[in-house]
Amino acid sequence: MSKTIVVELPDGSTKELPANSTGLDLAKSIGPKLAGAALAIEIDGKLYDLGLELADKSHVNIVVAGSAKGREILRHSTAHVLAQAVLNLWPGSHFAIGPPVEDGFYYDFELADNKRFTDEDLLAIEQEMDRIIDESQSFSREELSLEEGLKLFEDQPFKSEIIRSIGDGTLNSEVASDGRISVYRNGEGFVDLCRGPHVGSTDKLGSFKLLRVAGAYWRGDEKRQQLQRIYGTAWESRKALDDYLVRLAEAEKRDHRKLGVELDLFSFPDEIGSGLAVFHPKGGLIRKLMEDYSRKRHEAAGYQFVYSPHITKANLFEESGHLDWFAEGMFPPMQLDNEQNYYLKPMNCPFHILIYRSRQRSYKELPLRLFEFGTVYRYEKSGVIHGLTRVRGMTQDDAHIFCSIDQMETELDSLLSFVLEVLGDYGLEDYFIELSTKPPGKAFGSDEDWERATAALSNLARTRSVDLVLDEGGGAFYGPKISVQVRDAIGRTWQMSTIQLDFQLPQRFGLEYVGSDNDRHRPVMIHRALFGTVERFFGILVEHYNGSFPLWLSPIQVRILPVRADHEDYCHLVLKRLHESGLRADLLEAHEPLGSRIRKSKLDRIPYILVAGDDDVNESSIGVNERGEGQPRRGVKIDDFISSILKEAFR
RNA sequence: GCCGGUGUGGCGCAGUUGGUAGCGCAGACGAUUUGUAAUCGUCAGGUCGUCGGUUCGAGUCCGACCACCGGCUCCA
Repeated sequence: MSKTIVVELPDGSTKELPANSTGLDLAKSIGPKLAGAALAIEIDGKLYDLGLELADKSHVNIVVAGSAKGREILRHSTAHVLAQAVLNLWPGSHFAIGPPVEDGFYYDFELADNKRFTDEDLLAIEQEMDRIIDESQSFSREELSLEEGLKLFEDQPFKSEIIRSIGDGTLNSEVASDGRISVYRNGEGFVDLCRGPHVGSTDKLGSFKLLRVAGAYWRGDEKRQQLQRIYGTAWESRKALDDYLVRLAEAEKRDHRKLGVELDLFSFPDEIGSGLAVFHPKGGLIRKLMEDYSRKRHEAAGYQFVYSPHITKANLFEESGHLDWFAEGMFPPMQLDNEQNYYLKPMNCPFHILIYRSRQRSYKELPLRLFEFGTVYRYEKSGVIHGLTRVRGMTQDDAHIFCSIDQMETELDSLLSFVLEVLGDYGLEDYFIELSTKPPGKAFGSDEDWERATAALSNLARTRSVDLVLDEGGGAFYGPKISVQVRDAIGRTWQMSTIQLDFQLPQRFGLEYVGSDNDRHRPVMIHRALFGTVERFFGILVEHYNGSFPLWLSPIQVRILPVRADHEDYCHLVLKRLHESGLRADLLEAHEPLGSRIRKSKLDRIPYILVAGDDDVNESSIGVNERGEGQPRRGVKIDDFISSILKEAFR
């Protein structure tokens, strides 16, 4: 056996090391700074502890603190310390799982004597975690057989269940293949079932914070018991942690529910009911502008506008399958004439289908694109309602396209272009596409149809060479879908537009068209929502823009402030000019000092604040304060100002 | 729906061991006439989420309900 090994690093360079060298040895041989930052190693895409002995000729990547993978490891190890602390403080408790998640980690517990965590407990737990971390405990890995594992965790029902599901193969795990499991120990007596890897020592941890307690069902199944979950966040340094906490606070400030009150856009009066919004004049104006623009774009893209009622007899939803597959999302029925059941509609598609079916259709009419701002009602569970993004009454910008199989691909392609272009008009240009496939047990139609539709959608996404993410089982009951997932101004992703391909409903409703061959054929249906729902899109836009709507969507585009009362006549003339140009403008009289009125207007996020004083009256000019600019521009001619913003002001 | 938390004038908050509600902003009125992020004064506004209970007495204690907030796919 040779006395040295050679490993290759990601940059292609090689390193010769004594035999039996570990990942940590490798890091040290490259530099002390790297050795300090190293948390784990990656070989062939798999992560291992730094203490692993390296094999000759392996390709090794050193995972450092601050990298995405490094943070995951850090968070995972912090989760272990959390469990250790909780078990110390509440002896006899059971612990379940504690994975890293985006920006943090959690751990699920069942406390002894059915106790619950309170917010105050978090402080005590943090202190215990600090104590553990200060002890520089090392994490050590151990491998066991399933039997040994079951023995070790015989007092831990959740751990035992996990081990058993590794054993019978229901839990997909690489480690299970060789029949052995791994555990990690640190401190006195704390041991956790874990795939790893972990940091070598708690020295690497410390920049963490526990954020909240929550209930969470064991294995996400609401039929199983609910556990107590603690969420936390952890970072490679105090500074990174603080930056994250600042980001959280920033996100909170632009919460659309808060801005909705401040800017007087909408509200949820108790008198109406949970999840049902009213739009106030300013919110209503923005919404109208969004809808008007949408109609304009749809008209240009060959859509035809239709309207349908909010309620319908049960028959329609029996025929569509909604009562079989979507009943729990629907409001309960009201019984009218002759015990007839009527339902509030949860979707618009059956109505558009009836419009299609209202007479015989020719191939010459296809693709037939029907569009409606259709208000639908869904009975969302009380606990999931959230501002405008999850409501019980919502208006979909819903389109249904009926086309032939041959037209399907072209139609999908131009549809996706259309969708992305309109999203871009709202500054939403950073996105990826998600493909949602057949929901197991919650769908009808043949597997062949599903596969054909899924393939068509995935081809479509692929031609765009954007990232495609798979959402297994996330489709609707009648077909698979692709959705455009948009990143907003502060990097959060939102599901926006959805495109669904449907072979099922045309079949159920017996839709046909007469082809050029004079035979009858079945059309394909494409369901599409661009905003998704107007309410939700509105809410997301408020947060995306942080309340500063672009000029064309601002309820008040320009405000004029006379410096003194004797400038008011002049300002009224300017106001008239602005109105004549079609701009939405108003005037704040000089009852208060200018500074105060400027401040108010800035808090209202008015795009242009105009100030007019003696100089301006003499020279037909104004002082222009543009939102987001530091210094005002003085002495701008009125005409120049108007013509400079006109293009941006309307869409 | 489930777990935890919260609920005081339009908004943001205070309210000590249960003794009968206060502040700031916004609002109305008056004064001030102001060149770039808060002029001054006066006034008005609340059956303390709802209902019930304990008590001589409840915003404060107990119960039920309602609403809101944070979670409930992330698989050792």
